[in-house]
Amino acid sequence: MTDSARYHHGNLRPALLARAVEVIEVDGVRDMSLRRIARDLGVSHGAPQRHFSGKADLLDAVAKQGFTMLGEAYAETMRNVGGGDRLTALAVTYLEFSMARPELVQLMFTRKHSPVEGMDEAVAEAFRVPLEVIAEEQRRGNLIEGDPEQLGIYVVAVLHGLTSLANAGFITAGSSQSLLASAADHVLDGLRPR
Amino acid sequence: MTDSARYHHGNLRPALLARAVEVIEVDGVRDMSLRRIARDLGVSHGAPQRHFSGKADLLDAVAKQGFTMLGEAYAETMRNVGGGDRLTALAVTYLEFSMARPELVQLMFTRKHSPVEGMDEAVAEAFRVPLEVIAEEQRRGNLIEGDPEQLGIYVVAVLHGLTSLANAGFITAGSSQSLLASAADHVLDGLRPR
DNA sequence: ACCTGAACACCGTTCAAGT
DNA sequence: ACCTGAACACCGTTCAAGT
Repeated sequence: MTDSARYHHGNLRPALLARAVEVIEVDGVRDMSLRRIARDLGVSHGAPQRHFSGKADLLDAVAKQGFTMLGEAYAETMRNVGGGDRLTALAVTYLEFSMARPELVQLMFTRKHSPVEGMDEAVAEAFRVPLEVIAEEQRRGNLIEGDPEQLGIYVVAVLHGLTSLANAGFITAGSSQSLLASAADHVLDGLRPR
Repeated sequence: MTDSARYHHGNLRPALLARAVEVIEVDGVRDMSLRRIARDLGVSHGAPQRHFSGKADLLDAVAKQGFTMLGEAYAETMRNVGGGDRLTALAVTYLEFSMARPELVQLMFTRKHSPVEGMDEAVAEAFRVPLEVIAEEQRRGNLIEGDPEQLGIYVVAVLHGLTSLANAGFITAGSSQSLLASAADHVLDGLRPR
C-alpha cells in the first residue's frame, strides 16, 4: 500500500480533523487552511471536500472536537481528585485547558453553531460532570439553590471571561495569581459587603 | 478635484479605518479584506499599505478604535443616567455595546496587542469611567474594599463571559432575561449561602 | 508624499476526470 | 466511493512606476 493510498479507506476525515485541531492549537486559526491541512497529510487540495462541505464545516467539527476534549479533561480531573474541593479542581481544569489552547477555545465559543451533527450532544457531555458537581454541592448546602444549569452558565461565564482577558493581555502574569485568587472569593462571596 | 484625488490629502487612513470598523460590525471579520476596503473607497488595492503596514496592523487599529467607541458609550450613559444605579447602567451599556457588535468586541479582546501606538491609552480611557464609579461605590460602602482595578477586571470578565456565551448561542433568547437578572445577583451576593 | 497597477504566492470552491 | 488536478475568483504583500 503506497502512501498516497493510505486514506482511501475512510480514515481521511478523522485525520483531517485531528490535523486541523493541531494546527489551530499550535499555529492559530489564521494558519489553518484546507490546502495546508491537505498538504500536511499528503493528499490533494480537493480531497477534503469529500469529507467537509467547506472550511466553515471543518471549523465547526473542530469546535465540536474541542468540547469533547474539554469533557475528557473534566473526567480526567475527577479521576485524580480525591476528597478535595472538586468544584475548584474543575475550575482550574477549565483555566488550564483554555490557557493552553486559546484559539481553539475561542473557536468553541464563537461559532454560532449552525446545526452541526452531534454538536449539542458534545456540549452537553462536556458540561455533564461540572453540572453534576454543582448539583451535589447544592445538596450539601455549599452553594445557593437554583437551577444548576443557570449556576453552571454563570460560573463558565466568569471563567471564560477571565481567560479571555488574560489571553488578551489585560491580566499580566504578575497580577494573574492574586487576581484569580480574589476572583474565586468574589464568585463565592460576591462584591457586596456582608 | 476628481474623485480619485479625494484621498491625496491625508484623510485616507481614517477613511480606511472607519470602513474597516463598519464592515466588521456589519459583515464580520471574515469579510474584512484590505482589497475590499480599498475597493469600497475607490482606491487601488495597494493604497492601504502606505497607511497600515499590513492587515494585522489595520485590525489592531480597529481594536483600538473599538475601545474608544466603548469609552464614548460609557460617557454617553453617564450623561443620561440621573441619580440611578450608575454601576448597573454601565453594565447594561457594556452588554448592549458588545451584543450589537460581537465580532468587533471579539477582536478587541483577542489581539495579543502587539505594541500599537496609543493602544494602552485607549484602553485606559475606555475603562476610566467605570473604574471611577467602582471606587465611588466602594467609598459609599456599596462594594467591598480592595483594588478598584482588580474589581473592575472581575466585573468586566463576568460581563464579557456572559456576552460571549450569549453570542455563541449557549444562552438562548428565552433564558437570557432571567439569566442576566440572576447573574447580577450572583455578582453582588455570590454563590455561597449566607 | 501618495497612489497605481503588475506580479507573486497563497487561498476556498467547483468539477470533470481518473482509480 | 474516493481522490486528483486544472480552473476560477479571490486574498495579502511587494515594488517599480507614475503624479
